Amino acid sequence: MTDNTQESLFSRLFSEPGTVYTRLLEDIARGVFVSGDRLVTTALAQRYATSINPVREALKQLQGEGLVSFQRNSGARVMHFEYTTMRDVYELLQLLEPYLLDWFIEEHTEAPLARLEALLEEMKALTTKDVDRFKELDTLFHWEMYRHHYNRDVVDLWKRQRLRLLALHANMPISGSRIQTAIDEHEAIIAPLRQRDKTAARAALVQHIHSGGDYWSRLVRSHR
Amino acid sequence: MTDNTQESLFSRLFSEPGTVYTRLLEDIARGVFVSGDRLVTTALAQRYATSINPVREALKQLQGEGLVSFQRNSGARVMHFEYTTMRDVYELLQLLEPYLLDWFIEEHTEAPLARLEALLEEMKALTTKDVDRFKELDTLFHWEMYRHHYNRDVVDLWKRQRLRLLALHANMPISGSRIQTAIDEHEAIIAPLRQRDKTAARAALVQHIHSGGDYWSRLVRSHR
DNA sequence: CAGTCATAAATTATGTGCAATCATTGTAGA
DNA sequence: TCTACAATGATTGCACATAATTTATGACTG
Repeated sequence: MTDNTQESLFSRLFSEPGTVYTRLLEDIARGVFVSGDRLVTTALAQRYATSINPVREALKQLQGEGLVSFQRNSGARVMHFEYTTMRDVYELLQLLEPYLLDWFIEEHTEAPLARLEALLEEMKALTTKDVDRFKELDTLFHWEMYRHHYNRDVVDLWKRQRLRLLALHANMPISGSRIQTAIDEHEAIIAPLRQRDKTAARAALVQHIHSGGDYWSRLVRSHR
Repeated sequence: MTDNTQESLFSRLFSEPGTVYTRLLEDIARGVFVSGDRLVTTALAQRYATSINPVREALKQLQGEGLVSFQRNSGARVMHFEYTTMRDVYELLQLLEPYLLDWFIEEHTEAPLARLEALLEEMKALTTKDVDRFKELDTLFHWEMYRHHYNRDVVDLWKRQRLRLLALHANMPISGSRIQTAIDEHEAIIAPLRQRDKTAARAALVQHIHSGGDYWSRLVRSHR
């Protein structure tokens, strides 16, 4: 039994939990606030038991990260996510992830591979109802591969895009078959990793991202 | 005679000039504040003739964009730029620019091509002393190709990375031979654009970015 | 005498409350 | 029904209080 279940996704991805910034990020990623929602400073100040200024600063930071948008004299909203947004994010991930993977293929030791397989095992053991946990595991799987990359800028960038994706998917269902496909795809990535077969691993990753983007975009269209 | 000289770089890249955010960005990109400099809120408030709060918010936004770093209870500093930072930025640009270029190759009309050539002409006409103007023209050249791309996220991302480069290079000289090489490389990009030869244009662009990264990294090392 | 450490003062960051401006909503009148 | 106007609510910017850090000063030690 691994202790993956004990640690939450956000405690791993963020160094300063409990801050207004992190809590807001969590609420957006979890779907408490969804695309287009107004983010009223006074209300948020109450929610996080603080005053207006810290809230404003967190919002500005999130604006810089592309998760919140401002309109002059009209306050902040959760960035408007629509079909094109998702396409944009997936296309960016399609650029970043193969690049990040390359380093991992060359430099990884045995330990992270074992962790990847532990994550995979937990995915397989999940019942289809633990959708949120599956999303977390999926994210952690990729995180495990990229987190030690030397290019911290790109790693942070990847993190942000991944969070936007989580926010986009927060209130959407996942079919059992999609989960199964994702598990298979992750397995198809691990296999060439062992042999440090760069082209095969890249191909599997590209396929995995493409497949994900495809699934969600179809889901978004049908949810209109 | 074109009127490129009349408009500044920043008025083209940013929609809201005059704000604290934009002015801070300009000052960082221009090298007024350099890598590691403390950004004291009270001093900035005086400089921009405003109070502390707007300054803090601009700093937080810039933190989100990766240009400013915060230390708890110790305020903000210009993000620490060193050799590895430059390498990271160039590697990211190497991912983004070919992607952005693809769209331009397929969709461009005659007008932007003409503007590219006008920019090129102005570069050629420059004396070697107008180093700042050359950097602006170089940026505007790429901007002209990418600015209409459908993926606004990536375009904004490119803009930020380009600004970080400007900040990194702000107080460094450019040799006359480097300017000439850059001009040649731009020409090598325009030629295949006309014929919508994607592979050739991409190759020329990749070469151009690589060449730039190479030049600056050597310069940084010798400036120790 | 030089260097280091501890202590004190000044400076700065952070958080709170408050006025003014702007946008939005609702209402009354044409 | 549409327009003009008033009232409400929120954003924005500002001044202040508190807490932390950085800097400066002086004493002590090798």
